[in-house]
Amino acid sequence: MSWTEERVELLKKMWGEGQSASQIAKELGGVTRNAVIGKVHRLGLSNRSGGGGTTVKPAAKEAEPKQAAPKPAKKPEPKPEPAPAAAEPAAKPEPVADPAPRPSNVTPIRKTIVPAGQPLPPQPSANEISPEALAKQSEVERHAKRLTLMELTERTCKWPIGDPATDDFYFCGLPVQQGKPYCEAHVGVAFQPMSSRRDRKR
DNA sequence: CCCTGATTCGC
DNA sequence: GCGAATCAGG
Repeated sequence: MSWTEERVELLKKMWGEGQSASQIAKELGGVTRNAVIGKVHRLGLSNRSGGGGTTVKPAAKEAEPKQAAPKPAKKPEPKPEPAPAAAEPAAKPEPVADPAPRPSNVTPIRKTIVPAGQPLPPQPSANEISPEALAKQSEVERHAKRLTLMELTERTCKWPIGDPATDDFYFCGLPVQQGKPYCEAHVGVAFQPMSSRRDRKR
């Protein structure tokens, strides 16, 4: 794959949105995150260090599960950096006049809409599941990683635990089983072969 | 362990 | 210019 205009544009766009190199690479396809990072640097948009100078620190990292801020959020105003340029002589030939926008905090997640309803679909509600599987499940849940929605990755068990309507809700987060969305224990209860699934009398 | 970006350097 | 390998962190 080559860096066509389109691909570069998408790269710029996503990078600007705060997407990670690996995500961008995945989106583009045919390239690794290394390639993306390499390109990003070559394009000179790795960091928009305009005033910091010595600040080689990435600073804005992942968006942390922060609460509050019940702000209606009208416009994603990129938070500018308070460049406290003390006394920077022109000893820095920086031909980069790129006011790269830096949305310090990008929250791709709209909102954690919680059904807050009584009907909780995919819960351990299985009634006729192998006692063994259930045992293993509750056992594993005891030491689950307790990840939040944003912390889930393709390798973390996405089994929901707790009541979404309360703050006692989280995801298992244990290492998933190859290919599956859940850890071994939860795969066990999620993929019931097809046994105790008797006809419900309806 | 998983992940992140940064740098190097042979191609 | 490109990106795998490597480095340096979280």
